[in-house]
Amino acid sequence: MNKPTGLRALKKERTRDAIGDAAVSLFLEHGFDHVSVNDVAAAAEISKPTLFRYFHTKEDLVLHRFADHQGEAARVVRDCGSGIKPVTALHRHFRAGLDRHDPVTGLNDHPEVMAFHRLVFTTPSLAGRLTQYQLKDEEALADAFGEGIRARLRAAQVLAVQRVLARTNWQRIADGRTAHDVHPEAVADADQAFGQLR
Amino acid sequence: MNKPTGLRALKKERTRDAIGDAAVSLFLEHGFDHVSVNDVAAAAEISKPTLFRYFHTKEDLVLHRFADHQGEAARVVRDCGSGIKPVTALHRHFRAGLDRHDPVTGLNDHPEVMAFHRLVFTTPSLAGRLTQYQLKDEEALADAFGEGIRARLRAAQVLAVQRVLARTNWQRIADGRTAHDVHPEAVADADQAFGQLR
DNA sequence: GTTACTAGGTTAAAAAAGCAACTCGGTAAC
DNA sequence: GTTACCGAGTTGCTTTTTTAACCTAGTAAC
Repeated sequence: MNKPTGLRALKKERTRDAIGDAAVSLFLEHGFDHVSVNDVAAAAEISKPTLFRYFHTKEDLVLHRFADHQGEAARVVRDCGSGIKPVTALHRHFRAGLDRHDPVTGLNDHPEVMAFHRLVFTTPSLAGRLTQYQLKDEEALADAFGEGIRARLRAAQVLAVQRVLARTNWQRIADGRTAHDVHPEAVADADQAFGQLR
Repeated sequence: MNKPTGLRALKKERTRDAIGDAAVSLFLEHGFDHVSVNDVAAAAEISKPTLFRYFHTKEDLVLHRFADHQGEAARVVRDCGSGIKPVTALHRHFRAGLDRHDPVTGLNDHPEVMAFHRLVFTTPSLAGRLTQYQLKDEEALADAFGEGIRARLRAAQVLAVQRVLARTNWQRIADGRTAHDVHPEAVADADQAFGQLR
C-alpha cells in the first residue's frame, strides 16, 4: 500500500512538484489568464507534452492541490468501522482539519494560501472546474454511504455543509482576522452544522 | 559549430556535471578505492547504466577534467597557420595557461585543485589511466606535425616537456608556496624548456 | 577447492521525456 | 472574408533513463 520507491518514482514526484510550483507561482504573479502553458513549461524546464502528461488541463495545474484531497470524505466514512456513525466521523475529521489549520477548511491566514484561494475563486474557469471535482467527490461519498437516493442526498448535504463552513471561514480571514482568532467560531459553526445533519 | 541548445542538451550537461561533481567529492572525502560506482550513482541520483553512459570507466569519473583538454596541443598546431612555427605556438599557449593559472599547468594553489591533483597522482589506477590519455594526446599531436618518425619524436618531446613543467610547478605549490610567487620561475622554466626544443 | 560475496561493467526491455508538427477554436488585421 | 497568429491540447517518432538481470574477476570463508 506504500508508494513505490526508486529513482523513477522519486523523479516523477519532483517533476510534478516542480511543474505545480512553477505554475502556481506564475499564476499568482501575473494572473491565470495572462500566463500560457508554454510559459509554465518553460519555467519548469520541461516540454509541453510532458506538462500535459502530468496535468490533464491548464486548470489542473492549480487544482491538483484540491485533487489531492479527492475522495477523502469517502475514505473517512469507509474507514470509520461499524462502531461509530459516519457523520460523527466526518465531523471529527473536519474538526481535526480546523485544529491543524488545513487550507481546505478555509481556516488559514498564510498570505500565500489566501492569495491562492483568491486566485481560484476569482478565476471563472478555475471555479468551474473546481465544482467538477466536488461532484466527483460527492459521488464517491454517496457510494461510501450505500446506494439509492438517500445515500446521495446525505452525501450532497455533508459536502454542502463543508463548503459553506470553509467559505465562511475564508470570508472571515479575508476580512482581516487571524486564523487563531477565528478558530473558536469556526469550531462552533461546525458543531452546529454537523449537529443539524443528524 | 555551437553546441545545440534545448532541454535535452541542457539536462544532459547538468546530469554530467552532477555525476562528475558527486564522484570527485566522494573520492576526495573517502579515497578513490573506498568509494564504489554504486555510491557515486546513488549520490548523483542516477542509475548505474546511466553513469556508464556518461563515463566509460570509473577512472574517467576523475579524469574527464583532463579529457576535456584532449587534443588541445594538436589543435594549437593545426590552427597556428603557416606563418608561425608550431613549437612557438605551443610555447605561447602554455605560457597563456600559466598566466591564467590553468590547473593543467600545475600552477594553481586552490585547495580543491591541489587535493584533486594529489588524488590523481597517489592513486595508481588513476595515474595509469592518465598516461593512456597522454598517449592519445601524443598521437594526435604527432599527426598534426605530419607523418613519420620525426613527427612522433617531436610530439613526444613536446608533451614530455609539458609534463615535466607541470609536475615541477605542482611540486613547488605542494611545498607550500603560492601560485603567484611561483609564476616567474614557471615562466622562466617554460622559456628555457621550449627554447631547447628548437 | 567449492562457495559466496563484492565491485566494475554490460545488456535488453520498458517507462519517460523531448521535439516537431499537427488540430481546433478564437481573434485581430486589412 | 480571408489571412495570419496565438493558445490549449494531441500525435508520432526519437532519445534518454530506469530496472533487473547478467558477466567477469578478485577475494574471503571454511
